[in-house]
Amino acid sequence: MPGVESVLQRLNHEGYRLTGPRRYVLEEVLQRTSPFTSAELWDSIQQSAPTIGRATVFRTLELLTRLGVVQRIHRDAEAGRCHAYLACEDHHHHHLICNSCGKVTDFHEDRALEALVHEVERRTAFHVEGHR
Amino acid sequence: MPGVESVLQRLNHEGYRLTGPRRYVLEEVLQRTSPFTSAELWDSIQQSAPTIGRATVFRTLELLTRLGVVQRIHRDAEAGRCHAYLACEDHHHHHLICNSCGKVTDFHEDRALEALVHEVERRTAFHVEGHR
DNA sequence: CGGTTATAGATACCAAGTATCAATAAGGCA
DNA sequence: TGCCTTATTGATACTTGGTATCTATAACCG
Repeated sequence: MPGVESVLQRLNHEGYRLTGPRRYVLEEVLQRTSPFTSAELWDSIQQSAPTIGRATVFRTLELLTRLGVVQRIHRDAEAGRCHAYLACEDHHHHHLICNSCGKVTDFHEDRALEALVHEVERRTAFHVEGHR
Repeated sequence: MPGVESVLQRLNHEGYRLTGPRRYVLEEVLQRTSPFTSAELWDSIQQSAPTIGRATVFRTLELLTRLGVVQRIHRDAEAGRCHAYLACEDHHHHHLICNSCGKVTDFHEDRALEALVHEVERRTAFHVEGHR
């Protein structure tokens, strides 16, 4: 997980302003080690920093997603509630998410996975750019 | 893709009533060979059978999902619009979905994938029940 | 320290999907 | 065949996740 400071530096470097709300949301996000919903994040921010607006939370979440600091994950849930967010590690890897408690474990790139990607490419007309 | 009749038989067998709207939505769904959104389905049903209500379309979609006749797939899209539905083949297999045109190709179970699942189970505390 | 301009908060909006409820129509049975 | 029960329907209101818009504010640059 990248530290708060390094992300702030990166934001600054890419021309984004380092504002209070941004810092605050970023800190909240980076503290979390398991997937969270926008509603959970918003609730806890509203309690600890009630002046920050809902739109700002979503905007920051989107910015951080674009930067790769968080990842949006999809899951089966009733109603629309299928999104969760997760603070990313620095390197490409895969998540295993427990069906019952939601706990996340990483699974790092390995031979079996590479073999699978090659197999897919060999047997279909697809070039695999990414996977989930 | 299971035929309309066989699904109807199954519905009947499981105690569901064979109603006009159900038949109609089912036919619409089974005609589609690539992923469609609820909005697309609803639009086309509304044009061809304007008396069928929106709720019924969603209810039928949910019923068919529970029965495994359609599958809900998740994809990255702006706004909430991340769901699509896809009529399922009868056997377990995997979908490759093209980033640019949305076309779907199947990838059948094979050694590389099995190896990956075993590798995951060997190297983590997880038992893999399913994957996407 | 002052001027630009990105960003903030408020608010209204939108789309996907669900809950509710009275009216209807399947299917079992006489 | 026709009636009765009850699942299902359509209409409508609501909820939730997320976005657009607009004015006020506050970063950053000179």
